[in-house]
Amino acid sequence: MTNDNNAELTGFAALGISGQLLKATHAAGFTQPKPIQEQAIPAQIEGRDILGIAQTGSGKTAAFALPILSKIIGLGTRRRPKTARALILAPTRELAVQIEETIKVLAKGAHISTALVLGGVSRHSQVKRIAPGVDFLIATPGRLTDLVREKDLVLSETTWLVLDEADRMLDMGFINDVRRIAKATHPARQTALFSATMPDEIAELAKGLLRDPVRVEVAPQGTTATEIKQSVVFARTKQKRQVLSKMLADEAMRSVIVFARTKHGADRVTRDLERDGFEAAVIHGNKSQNARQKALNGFRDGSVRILVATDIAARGIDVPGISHVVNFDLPDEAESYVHRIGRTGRNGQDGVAVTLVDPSENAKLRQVERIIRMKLPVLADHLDQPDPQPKPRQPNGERRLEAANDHESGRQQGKPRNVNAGARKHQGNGPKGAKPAGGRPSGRQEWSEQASAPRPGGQNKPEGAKPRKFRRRPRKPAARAA
DNA sequence: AAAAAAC
Repeated sequence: MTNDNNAELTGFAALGISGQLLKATHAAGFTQPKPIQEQAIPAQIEGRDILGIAQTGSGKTAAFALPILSKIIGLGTRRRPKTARALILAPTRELAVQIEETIKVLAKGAHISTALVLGGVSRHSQVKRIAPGVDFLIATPGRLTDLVREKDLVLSETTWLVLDEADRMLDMGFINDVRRIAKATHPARQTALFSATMPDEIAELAKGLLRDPVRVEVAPQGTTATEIKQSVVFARTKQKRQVLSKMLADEAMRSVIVFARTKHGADRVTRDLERDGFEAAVIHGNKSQNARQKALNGFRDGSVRILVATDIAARGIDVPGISHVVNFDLPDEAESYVHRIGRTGRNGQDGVAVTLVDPSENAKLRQVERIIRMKLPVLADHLDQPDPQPKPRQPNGERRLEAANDHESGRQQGKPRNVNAGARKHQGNGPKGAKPAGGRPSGRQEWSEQASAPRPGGQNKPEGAKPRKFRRRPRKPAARAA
């Protein structure tokens, strides 16, 4: 109702943000609300639940943080020990760190406490931090579950719950943890769920957790930003290193993420790049949290131009100004391609995505092309070259990466020979992606959820817990199916 | 088979 009198208000003020919070929002460079913010902020201020379909970079964090902040700011600093007023759940540690940073910036000048709860770093300091109670808790599911089970954290007072990148939490097998966590929060909570895609499991989860949600959708799934110029380069695995180094010699590649399929592969690419005289940082799940953060910081502040990463960075990592994404390998999940290249071309800036494709990856390439509903133009084809030829002939050599299209015009829909060859080769393959049938990850141990119903068995649950509801596991009748 | 995430 206040807005009726404020028709002249614009920007975030018109969405219901005011006072110090509005000031900090502006100071942080948020002046023009993004579509998702325009839709989600007023609804949440009214108390509505949100079902958001949006990628990172769409402005999600401010979309859920601002309305919660605007309410928490009025609540004063009296908090129950070991509780959190708002809980933000994220799939990866990096994303959690990022979210906390954004919230801190937005909350600047207000007396808002935040805490980060994630694995890989000292548990004790986190326990100490939440001991007096906090306003915002940003967490990954593993450590959060740990703290709740050990009663270092109590969620019953949590009246705001945000699930970020819910589809990814599903992929990572967190869905049951998420359910359990949600169940432990205040029953009258306000909930927002964000997901880049909406598979059935997520729709079902949303149905269980959200009450009459406002549906907010910003970019149709499966589409890639038009500002990203995509292309492929055919090169055999052995040639890729050299091809990559040649590419990186182009100084138009100011800020580059190179994606590898495996952790080992990421390390190898990094080593090769360094051997070729490039400075590169690497990030993957086998690195310590410290090393991961350092790599990311160096890349973000521009001191390192090249970041080599596994799919840990495919989603969620929000580094502005990334000029190029190079897929050294195609991802196993075709969907991942969309997320990877989405690291560039943000905020209306141009981006370039180049994918190196070995003939053995042709099947994956076709999957990707199906998902993005376009055929990727071929920027270069090194497959004709005999294997170990260090100096590739280069008629007009280094063509700008931006000139992604001319090669294609030569081929038009003439299907590059090599693609066909590969396609044939892969045709005989069995039903790919055959999922493990029964699929239910079988709920893990429950924490103290049963606390109200004292377990007759006494202490914990060693092997003795017979009534394991989900424990059937009727050994496969036909084990030969393998 | 890979990646992420709790010790």
